[in-house]
Amino acid sequence: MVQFVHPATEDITLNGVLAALADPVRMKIFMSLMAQEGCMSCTEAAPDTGIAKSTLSHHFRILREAGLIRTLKRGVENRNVPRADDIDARFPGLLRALLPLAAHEYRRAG
Amino acid sequence: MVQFVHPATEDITLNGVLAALADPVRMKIFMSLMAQEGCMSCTEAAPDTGIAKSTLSHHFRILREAGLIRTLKRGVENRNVPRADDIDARFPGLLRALLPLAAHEYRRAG
DNA sequence: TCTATAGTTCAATATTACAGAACAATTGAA
DNA sequence: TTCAATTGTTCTGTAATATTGAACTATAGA
Repeated sequence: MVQFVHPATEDITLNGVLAALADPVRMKIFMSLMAQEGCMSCTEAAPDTGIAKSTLSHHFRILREAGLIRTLKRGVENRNVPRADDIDARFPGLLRALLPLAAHEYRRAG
Repeated sequence: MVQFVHPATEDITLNGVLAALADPVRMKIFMSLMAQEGCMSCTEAAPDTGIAKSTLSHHFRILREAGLIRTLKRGVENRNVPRADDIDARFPGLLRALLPLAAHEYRRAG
C-alpha cells in the first residue's frame, strides 16, 4: 500500500507552489480539480494528453508535495482534492489572483 | 556589443513569468528591483549571494526573457528595470498579489 | 596603453524531467 | 478462488536544464 507525502499547511512554501504551477500540464490539472466539486481521479483530471502515465504520476507527486492537492487511495484509483483552504490560509489571495489569469491563458490552444 | 532579447508585452506568458519567479534567487532579484525606484545593476540587485556570476547572468537572462525585467547596457554595467506596467497589462493583479506574499516569505532566513 | 570592472559565453558536470517497462493493489467476472 | 482488466507507482535509462570555473568582450579611468 502506497502512502503519500503531504506537507503540513505551515510547511507549504511559495517557491514550491509557484514551481508546481509553473508548468502548463500541472496548472491545467490543478484548474480541473478546482473547477470540479469534490475529487477526481488522476485520469479524470488529466484526460486526453499524450503524456505517459509515469510522467503524469510524477506531476501529481509534484502537486502533492507542494501542498496543492491531497491524494487518497480509494479502491483501485486515487482521489485527488485541491487543498484550496490550506493554500488560502498560507498565501491569502494567491489562488484568487492566479486562477482567473490561468483560465484566460489556457482557454484556447491549451 | 551584446544585444538583449526582450519579449513584446503580448508575448509574455504566464508560464514563463511563474517559472521565472519560482526560484528564490530570481524572486529576490525581482523584489529588489521593484522595491527600488529607477534601475539597478546586476551586482546591486543580487548582492552578497555566494552565487557565481555566470549563474547570476543566467538568472537575469531568465527574468529578461520572461518579460519581467528590461536590461540596458549603460557603460560598463547593465541597468535593469522591472517591467511592472507590462506585467500588469498582461496579467492584472498578479504582481499585487504575489509580491507581498513573497516579501513575507523571504523576510527572514532568505 | 594598461589595469580594473561588469557581465557574457563556453565547456564540463550535476541535477531534474520524461518515457517505457515492470510491478503492486484492487475490482469484477468466471 | 483464479484470472483478466484497471489504475497508478516505481525503476532505469536518456534527454533536458542548472550550475560553475575559465576565457572572453566591452567600457571606464588613470
